[in-house]
Amino acid sequence: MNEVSNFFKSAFSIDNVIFGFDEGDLKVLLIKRGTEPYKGLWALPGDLIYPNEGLETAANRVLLELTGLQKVYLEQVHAFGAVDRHPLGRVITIAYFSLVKISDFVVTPSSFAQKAKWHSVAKAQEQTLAFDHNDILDTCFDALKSKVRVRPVGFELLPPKFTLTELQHLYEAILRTPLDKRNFRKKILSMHLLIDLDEMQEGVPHRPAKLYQFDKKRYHKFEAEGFSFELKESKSKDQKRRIEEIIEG
Amino acid sequence: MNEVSNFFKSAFSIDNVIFGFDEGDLKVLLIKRGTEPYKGLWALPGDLIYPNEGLETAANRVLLELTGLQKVYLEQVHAFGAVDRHPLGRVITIAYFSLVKISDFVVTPSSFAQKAKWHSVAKAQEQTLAFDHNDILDTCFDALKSKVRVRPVGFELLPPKFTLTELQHLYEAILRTPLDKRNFRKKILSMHLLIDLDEMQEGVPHRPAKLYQFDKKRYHKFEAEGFSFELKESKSKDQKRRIEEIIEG
DNA sequence: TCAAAAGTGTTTGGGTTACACCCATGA
DNA sequence: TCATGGGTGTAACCCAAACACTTTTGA
Repeated sequence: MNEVSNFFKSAFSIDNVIFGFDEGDLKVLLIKRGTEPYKGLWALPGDLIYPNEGLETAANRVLLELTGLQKVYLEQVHAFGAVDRHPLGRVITIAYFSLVKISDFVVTPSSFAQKAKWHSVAKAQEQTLAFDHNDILDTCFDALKSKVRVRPVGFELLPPKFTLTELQHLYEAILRTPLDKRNFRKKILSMHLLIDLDEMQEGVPHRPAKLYQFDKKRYHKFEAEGFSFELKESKSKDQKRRIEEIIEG
Repeated sequence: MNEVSNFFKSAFSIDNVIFGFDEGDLKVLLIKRGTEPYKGLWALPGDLIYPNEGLETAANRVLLELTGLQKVYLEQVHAFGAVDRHPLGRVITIAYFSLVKISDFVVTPSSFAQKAKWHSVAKAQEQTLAFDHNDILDTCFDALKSKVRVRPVGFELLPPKFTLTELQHLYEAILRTPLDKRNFRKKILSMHLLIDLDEMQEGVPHRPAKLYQFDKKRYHKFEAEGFSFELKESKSKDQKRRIEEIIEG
């Protein structure tokens, strides 16, 4: 064994922080570990990278195998490589996050039902996860928070038709701050990224809201030009309550 | 050889994009490759990661061995893992950038003088570099550009004493846009991140400028609280000329 | 006295914030 | 008729942008 081959004793993996949005709360998809190490703990979905496989391909594969979803938003965040992060050997992992529409889970793949489960992000952050997955989750959540201020990626998490209030709640869940309803609507509508569908919610026990659709064409123009989403925290007490409920769960 | 060991045929490396600032231009430190592959081409400094070495440790080691510098600004940017990125095998590399003060290079280490050289970033981006180092350089330059809008890391690139004009030229070189002199000064001074040294430039063939020092204490407060640097491009023609000179070199 | 860069204030406009009440629906 | 969330406008404020001339030094 020559000297260089000493460097070929390590493995790469990817871990994928899969975010979803449901019931007004930001969720992350976790898997219960059935084997050692960390048997019984929740972990991020991930896998070793095949020798002939690109990084993003591996991240998409993990997502596809677990959820059956393809072509979803995927972004590399950070590599984690502490020497002792994996008890069985040196494994450097590259963390990605994905944004999926929980509404797309019409059929639950069998591989999924067995051990994967959506968790509230806030609650997951408070539990002990396997490996260094708490670090990874925190880093990816922060990356999502930063991203959402700069690109309107939030739409990736919503069903095709949604109300402005749902959109606002999504932003509040990601930014973890209450937003002023009127200012939020003004700002969002002024971007002309939404198509008014001239449809209404049905069967809700209150005044039904208008439904909107995301305008992908305009979005791609924004992507090229740049974009800024900045709304400061609203100071009214009523609006803060929602957020505390979400965060403190 | 069992199945899992197939995954242990790859290697990790780090590459470090070392930025400096000199003569009003942003520079990057490149190494001329003396061996195949890509013999004779310029490349980013990098190395394989030792089995018992953390990622950041490896990046710092490369920096130390090359420049003799320690404790400089270092930030992980992105992992590059295209299957064919290295002709001799599967090597996934993790890219970092560092910010160094060229003024600290009082003694040039012997390892340095042999083959390392500062290049204008703009010119380096136009050349063909070894491996996928053009991608890596572009990505790291963009990361620096984004960072500088959010954190005042520019100071890491300047000597301990500097003038406001030098600082402005640094920002212009990184952002690749001309800035309005009066607005720039107002903005920077309003942050109270500079200590007025009550000293002047000497021996310059024009009115000497005041020298300032960076206020590290206040900076660390900003780091905790958050920070925003946003100045739009100035539209005056005089100020644009500088930038075109820099970019077109 | 000339060249070269330093230094300095004010006005204007656009965008963000704060804020409260009426409306439509189902139960 | 009540509870629940949907939906709307305006005034005050702040910050960013635009902009031109005087000053100081060395050559």
